[in-house]
Amino acid sequence: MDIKNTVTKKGAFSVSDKDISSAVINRLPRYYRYLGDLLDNDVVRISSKELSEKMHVTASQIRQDLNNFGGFGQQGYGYNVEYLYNEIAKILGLDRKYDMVIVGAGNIGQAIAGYTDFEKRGFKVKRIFDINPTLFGQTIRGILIDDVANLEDYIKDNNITIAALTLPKNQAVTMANNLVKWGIKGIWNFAPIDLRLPSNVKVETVHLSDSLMRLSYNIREMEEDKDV
Amino acid sequence: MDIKNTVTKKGAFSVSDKDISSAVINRLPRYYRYLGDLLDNDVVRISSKELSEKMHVTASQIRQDLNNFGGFGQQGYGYNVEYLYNEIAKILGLDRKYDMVIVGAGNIGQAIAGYTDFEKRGFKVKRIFDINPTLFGQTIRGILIDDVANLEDYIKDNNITIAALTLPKNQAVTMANNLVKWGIKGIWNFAPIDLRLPSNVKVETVHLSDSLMRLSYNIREMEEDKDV
DNA sequence: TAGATTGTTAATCGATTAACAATC
DNA sequence: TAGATTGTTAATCGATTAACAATC
Repeated sequence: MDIKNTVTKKGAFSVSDKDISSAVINRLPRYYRYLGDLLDNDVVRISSKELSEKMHVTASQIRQDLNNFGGFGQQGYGYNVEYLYNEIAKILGLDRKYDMVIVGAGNIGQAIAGYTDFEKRGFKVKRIFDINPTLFGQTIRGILIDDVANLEDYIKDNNITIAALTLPKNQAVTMANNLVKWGIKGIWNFAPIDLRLPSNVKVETVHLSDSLMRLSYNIREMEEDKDV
Repeated sequence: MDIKNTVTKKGAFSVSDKDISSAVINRLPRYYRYLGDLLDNDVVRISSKELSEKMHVTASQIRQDLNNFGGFGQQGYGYNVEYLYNEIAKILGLDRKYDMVIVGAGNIGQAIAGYTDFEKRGFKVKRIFDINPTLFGQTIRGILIDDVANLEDYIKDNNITIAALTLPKNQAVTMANNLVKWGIKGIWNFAPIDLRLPSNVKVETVHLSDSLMRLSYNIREMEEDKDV
């Protein structure tokens, strides 16, 4: 008897036993966004076909993507919007709360602190840290700006999971390594560098200037096509 | 041998006759960044092999990517760093200047205005527009905040190419359509929506909350793997 | 039941990697 | 010339799309 062939149906296994491609992960927040809008408009059910037309993707891709995580739909019916919305939230880890710090009270640091949207999704900024003494004691939306010398203790004492790293390039690498030592689990990096950290710390980088360069490329390309 | 003067056969330009895949375009700013660092360190030449080790990609991919745009290297030598850096700048459209406005003087709008890095790359913020009268006349880094009622005229009179759109979601779509009408060529969109605009206007969206959700996914996935 | 639509396998397409002849 | 490394073609791998049997 071939044992290998007797192991058939999935689902008994946890979601993360196989590696999901990053292309799929990158699309999840977008699904989540569209489902949230549908929910706001009191839409109860939707088929992959309808959703595909709204999102300008193929229905096939939607079904393939979702089936990486489980069978959330029903034949002949489609998907229950609220249920699917909540399932994707769980997949994305939005069913839990994250305590965050912001490291660097510059332009971007302050902008992130000022935002209320992230908090709605479970990402709560607890404190901002900087090296500039004139900022100490100031608050943004009630969030205190503190001396970066206190950062290590603060992370350890308050179970901080995520650090938004908004320091200049030349300070970012050293700080990132410290954050790892101090037990941070995820770094939301705004510095224009590629952080290489141990695999038990996750990095997500927002490359603003890369983004602007892509826009520039596309504008230039379009203009060249025009006058050729 | 002077590589700079060794002009290749095919390179005689018309970069945009074939469609370059967006995977390639997305990597260009990263190449540009690494080459800039090499240049700062006075590195004169580099082979695809060496660069691939620094960047943690394959040498093959680097050569394939670059050859979409022309033969910038030389057999037996590699690539001249400065030359390649400048060529990529041209491809990305960084050899020209863009005049920009920021629409929305909120957190992100002000943060972008405060940045000096973009200006170095040729993206100059000329003015910020908002609906809130208490802000009118204020400046950020010398950049005036003006009444959004003046935006149409300002764009038309000052040949503005790019608008950074930092309005809340519900105002962003209407404004985007207006920007198109007023002749904007590129929109750098920070609102969490998918703008669908005519093909003569390019959109580049920065989805901050999508980015944070990806971080959250990766943290959660890592923690699950650990305790299975 | 009949119709609709999923979950999933198979086919296609595109992107990445490997290999190597060309050539500096 | 001999060695190195590109530019480019061919092979592989992965992701997307198509098709359809299962089933609600």
